[in-house]
Amino acid sequence: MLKEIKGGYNPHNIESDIEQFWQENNIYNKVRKKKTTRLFFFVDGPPYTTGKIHMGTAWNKIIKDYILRYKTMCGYSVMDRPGWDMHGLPIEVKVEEILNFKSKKNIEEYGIDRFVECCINFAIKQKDLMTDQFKRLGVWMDWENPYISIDPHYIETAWWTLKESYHRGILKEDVGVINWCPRCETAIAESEVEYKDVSDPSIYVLFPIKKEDYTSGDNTFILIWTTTPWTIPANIAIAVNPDLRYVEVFDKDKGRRIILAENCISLLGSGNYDILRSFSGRCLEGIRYIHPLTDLVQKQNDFDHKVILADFVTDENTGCVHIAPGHGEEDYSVGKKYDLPIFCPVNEEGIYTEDAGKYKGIYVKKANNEIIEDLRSKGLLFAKEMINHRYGHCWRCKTPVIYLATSQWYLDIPAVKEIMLEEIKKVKWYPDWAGSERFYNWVLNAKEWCISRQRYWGIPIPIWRCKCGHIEVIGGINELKGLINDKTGVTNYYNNYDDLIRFLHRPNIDRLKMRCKVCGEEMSRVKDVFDVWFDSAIASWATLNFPAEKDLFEKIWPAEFITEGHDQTRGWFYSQLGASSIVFGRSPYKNVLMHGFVLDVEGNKMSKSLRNVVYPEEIIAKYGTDALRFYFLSNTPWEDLKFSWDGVDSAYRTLNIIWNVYKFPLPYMILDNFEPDTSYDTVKDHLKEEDRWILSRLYNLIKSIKESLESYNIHTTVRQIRRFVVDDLSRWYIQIIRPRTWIEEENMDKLAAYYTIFNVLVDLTKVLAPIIPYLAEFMYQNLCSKEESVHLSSYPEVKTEFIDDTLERDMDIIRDIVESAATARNKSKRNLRWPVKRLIISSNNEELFNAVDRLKDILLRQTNSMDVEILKNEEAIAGNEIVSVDFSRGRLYLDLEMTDEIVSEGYAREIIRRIQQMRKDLNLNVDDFITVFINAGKIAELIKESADKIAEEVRADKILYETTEGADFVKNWRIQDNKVDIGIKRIDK
RNA sequence: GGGCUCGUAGCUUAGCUUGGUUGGAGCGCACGGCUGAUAACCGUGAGGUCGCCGGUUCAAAUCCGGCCGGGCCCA
Repeated sequence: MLKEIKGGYNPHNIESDIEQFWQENNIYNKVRKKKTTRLFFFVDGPPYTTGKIHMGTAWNKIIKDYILRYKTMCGYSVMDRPGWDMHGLPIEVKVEEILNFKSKKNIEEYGIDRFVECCINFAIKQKDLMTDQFKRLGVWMDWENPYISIDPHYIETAWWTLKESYHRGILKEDVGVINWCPRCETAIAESEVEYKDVSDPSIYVLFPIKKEDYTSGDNTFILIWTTTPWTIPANIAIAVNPDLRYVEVFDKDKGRRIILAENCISLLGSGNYDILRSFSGRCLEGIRYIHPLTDLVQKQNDFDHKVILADFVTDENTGCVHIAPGHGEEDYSVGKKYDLPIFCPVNEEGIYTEDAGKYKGIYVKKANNEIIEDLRSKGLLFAKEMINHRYGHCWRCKTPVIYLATSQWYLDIPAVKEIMLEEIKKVKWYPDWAGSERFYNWVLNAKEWCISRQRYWGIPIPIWRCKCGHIEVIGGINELKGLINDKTGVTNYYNNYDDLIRFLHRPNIDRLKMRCKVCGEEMSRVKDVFDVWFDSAIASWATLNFPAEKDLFEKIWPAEFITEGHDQTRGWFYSQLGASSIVFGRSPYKNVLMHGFVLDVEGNKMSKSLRNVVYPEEIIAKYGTDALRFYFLSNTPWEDLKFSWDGVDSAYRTLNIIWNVYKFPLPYMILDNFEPDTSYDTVKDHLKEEDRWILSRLYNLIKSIKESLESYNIHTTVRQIRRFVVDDLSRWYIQIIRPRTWIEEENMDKLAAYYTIFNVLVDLTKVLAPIIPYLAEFMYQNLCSKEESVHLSSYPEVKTEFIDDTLERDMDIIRDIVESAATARNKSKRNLRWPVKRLIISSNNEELFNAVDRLKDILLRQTNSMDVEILKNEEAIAGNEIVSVDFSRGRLYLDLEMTDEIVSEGYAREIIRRIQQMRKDLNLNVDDFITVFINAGKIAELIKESADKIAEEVRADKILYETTEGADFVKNWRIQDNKVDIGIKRIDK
């Protein structure tokens, strides 16, 4: 049963009522239980459990929700399991802050078990907080059953994946140079490095050449430049570019020769120099030199030092680059090429070891000055200044990172790179350049993936190692149970989920030992945990609980669809593809929508320091969830969204128009007991052209939405709906059918209008349902009882038999004419209430003739003209009573001549309008009857001519003249310079 | 510094692939009108160096090159 709706659009009431309705009636579960055979395998990119969602995560989940709700309505069984990324350094650092810890030692003293317990509880709490925030966005996912990276089965999947990688020869242990945080004492990923401007020494150092290697003889130096003096104790080589020009200059004042790049001579300043000769860098290869600190770092005596060639060297500074393979990425790789020793006299806390000789025990960054002074005292410091440059810091604790050579576990991504590149081409990317350009270029440069971290809160790397060098990679819990020495504790843990989580984390897992198959000695687990990127990399098969359960995986993997922000190119898109290429040899996803970032109104990133951060809940508090969703979804997904309050406000106003469009027909349909089940056959012969037109528009809209969503053009769907509602429904169709809804008696014209608007509204709620689920549900609940919820209904079909493109074009022409007629009326100050005698169109456009012919009634009514004429030749007409205006298909004239009929009609309408206003002032119901009193003086006779019409329009049982005595409510009006008193009185029935 | 990308009225944008009538539209704004959806609706108007510079061309928002600014990622 339809209910009348009072008042304006109030999202807060609607949204809380609907939320309650969904809860009480268990709608989400009913939607998910719908029987269907078509599967849609979606994988949620797991957000990190920071505890607070932001605009980006909100947009992300709302995009997902639109697609998932849409696919559900299209008859798919949707995999909508959300995921959570719950391990890793960010949480460790948070917990360290809470516990007021300074370093790893505090954790060890506190007890790893207690620390990890804190991390578990913290992560779960954060996850729960964020779950509530996502629910408030109206996002329907399986919140009760998410995949979480701390889950024992999830961990098992990670283990299995590593073991597979090992068997395929992709897992490697290697000494490598990586970013290292000396405070967190762990390897950190490049993504965990935050670059900040800092001031560092910039020094030029003379490295003495061994004279037997260089014909110029004694007292010759190569000039190098560095901003990290602390790496000089680890120097092994000097790199020059083979193709650059270098020069040897003679410093006459000091009697020494200096070698540097030709383009860098200016740095020598205005001293007394002669250029002795010039040669290519290639000529320098192999020349040996003496390490400048040999006497202070005795270990350096064990190494040969020589000049090597490297393409990455540029002719900036000196063109000669100091190489310390233990302290730099490029240094390391060029060192490997030349088979240089990886000398790294620095420990995990960033302190020099025994090997650093004199500097032993000093924190590297603090040794800079001492080293500079030592160089100076040896006369090898050519120059020293300070420089501002960008330097990496640990994003969590802000400590400057250093490069360190350590032994780590790697996945050999270059070994599967060809597969990855081929697979990228098979995936459909939206937009295309996300895959073909950005991601492809990224993968092209992919390097080995360091997956080990020397921390506590993560999936333990399942590698056990023996002193003899043998290792075992464990692929699952049962396998582990079979191999460990002491099995007593395991069984207990195994029976309780919570216990099992703890059992599979540090430190419990570290206590498990096993017997070496090779030598019989005891094996221990390597202490490392996984890089968290590995956690999420396996999400698409871990969420299916593969390999423990194989059936579902074989049926639906890989994922049909994923969508994440463009930062995930090097993140989740990459980690997933890498891991999947290793173990399955193919991409884990088929369609990827890459979306943008939410920026501030100026297009700058939102950040606390800029104080431009807005949170989703602020918008919901002001405008409601639907407005936020409508706003987000109307932005081009792959472009950044510049957040503006005006934008949300305008989305809100659109929802208000939807509300009004929905509200408008209800009172009339209720009065007439309109039957929602009214069949098409009943009304089909009574549909008017405007009805056919709006139905054609509706089905064209639905058709276009479906096509757009095929390529994830979600913004165009929202914009098209907006245009349909505002332009077609609100401004045109409803304006046209208003008189039909006011007809008193039973009438097929009226029923046809009801039928049309009703069915348009019902289908509108369905296309709106995935976008603004609350308002759509509210509307649907009142309109339709076919399904318990709009979200249980099917997406509307495109009824192509209703699509009539010619009619739509004709209507466009009519709207064009009506608009021009309005302009002409405005020009001549002829109010729309007063008919015009003739509307004359001068045109030579064949389409226009047809349109006017077909839609003449609408044209006459909407322009309030008594007649329309068409002039096919270009003759112009003129006269006092004629007003004209040009429009796109010709020229339009209004014949303003007054006739008795027009005057009578005009006054009648003036009177009607005022009585309606008064009814409204009295707050009468639309169906209340009244008695009307009119004291109209000079124009009384004119009005009497239209008495019947007036009475009918305003629901008057009779009209009394001359006096307003006896009325409840009287107003004195002035109509075209005539005084008219009008009174009305409500009749009780 | 490199890769990718965005840059059209105050805001959101169409047009750009396949160059060619005065670059369209909606919102907002100003003024006027309407008033049985009224926080809706109609009309008029103001508002654009199509980021900047250069090139190709008879002709460039559109094609090409360079630069500036924003974003993501990398160095």
